Amino acid sequence: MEKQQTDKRAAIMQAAMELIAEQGFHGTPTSQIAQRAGIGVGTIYRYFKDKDALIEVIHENVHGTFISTFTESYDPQLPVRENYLRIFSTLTRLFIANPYEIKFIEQFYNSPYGIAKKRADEIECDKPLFAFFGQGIQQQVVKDLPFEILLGLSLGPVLFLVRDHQNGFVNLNDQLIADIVSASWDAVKR
Amino acid sequence: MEKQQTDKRAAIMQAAMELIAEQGFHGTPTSQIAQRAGIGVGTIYRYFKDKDALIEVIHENVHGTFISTFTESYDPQLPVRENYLRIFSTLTRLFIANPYEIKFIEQFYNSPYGIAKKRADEIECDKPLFAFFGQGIQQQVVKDLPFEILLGLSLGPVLFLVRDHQNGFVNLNDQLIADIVSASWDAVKR
DNA sequence: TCCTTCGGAGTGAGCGTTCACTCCGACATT
DNA sequence: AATGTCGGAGTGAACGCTCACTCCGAAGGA
Repeated sequence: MEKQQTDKRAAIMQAAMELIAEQGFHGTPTSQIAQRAGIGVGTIYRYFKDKDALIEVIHENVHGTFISTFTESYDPQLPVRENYLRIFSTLTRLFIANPYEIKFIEQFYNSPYGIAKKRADEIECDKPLFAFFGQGIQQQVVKDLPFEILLGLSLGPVLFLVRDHQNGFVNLNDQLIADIVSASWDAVKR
Repeated sequence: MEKQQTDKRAAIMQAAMELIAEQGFHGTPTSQIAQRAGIGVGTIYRYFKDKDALIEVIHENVHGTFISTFTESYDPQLPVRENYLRIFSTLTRLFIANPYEIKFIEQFYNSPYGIAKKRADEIECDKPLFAFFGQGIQQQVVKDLPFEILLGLSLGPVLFLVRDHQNGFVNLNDQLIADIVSASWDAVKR
């Protein structure tokens, strides 16, 4: 039925996302995806044109979730510093709470056909952040550096440390997250 | 002669490194490596047991180069801040000057069998940095945060922005590199 | 009975790896 | 100097295997 269809579709997407996050795109055969999703190999092709289309849809799904959660955490009314701490703490917790999703995205952007998408995606992500950092520069509370550099200074440590967290090198609790975001604010602030 | 042998070996390694950096490990068949190196497929197996061994040797080679260049840039005599600026500027320029090498390393660590190596490698890398940051904390010029966090705050932006540079999102000249390292010092310093 | 959905054996393409062979410079013999 | 012999680097067609993808019979609700 209708319900069944979406169930299987969702099961395929979930299984594929988890396996690709763990083993990479080329490391996960369709047979394995089918097995974890509890369906037959052929069923994958009832819902997705091919493997590329499957991971494309997964990517858009994950990407959409991240974007919306991010934009929700931005409040133009707040002072720049408070906004910064809010945005990047939320983002860090979001990443940590969704290990499969973030690993999948990394795998996707590292694969050859993800690189083209990356530019478009980042530009889309950038819109709200652009406005945010622009506001900070205008108010002279943020260093007058190119927007991409500010993004690197703020997002770079977060991504690096979330990856370390997921590999078991560190254990990021709320206190440490606050410390990290506060420290990276020192890098960005004037 | 002797010379010829090492030439071919080096040609195979160089070709494999470039192609894997561009297309990933699973995306580059041995036939393609042989073609770019200007040799026959079978010749690869005269110099390397199998494809995995080839990757392993390339990794050790690249890793060794990076490590030695890094340790050379560290001078325990200098004040902490000057050392920091020196180390991370040198590192950034090293990464930018060796785009294939850094992309290869990224591909390697993202592949399933690179993850095990990663921990050992990072611990090795960490030795001199551990001493360095420890010194900074002791002198109360660096924030009293876990070593891994300090590493993320300093190396995170560099890696993020070098990747952006190589993807054409930004153009890192010497001035910008100095700005980035100086800003990330603000994150790390007390 | 008909029709939609499903599944997994089957298919061909492409992969890493092998191995029987070629080729050529070095050396020994005359 | 000329000729014969040899060793080992170099080669690529062929092999076995795994993969993404197909296709047709089974299952079951209407």
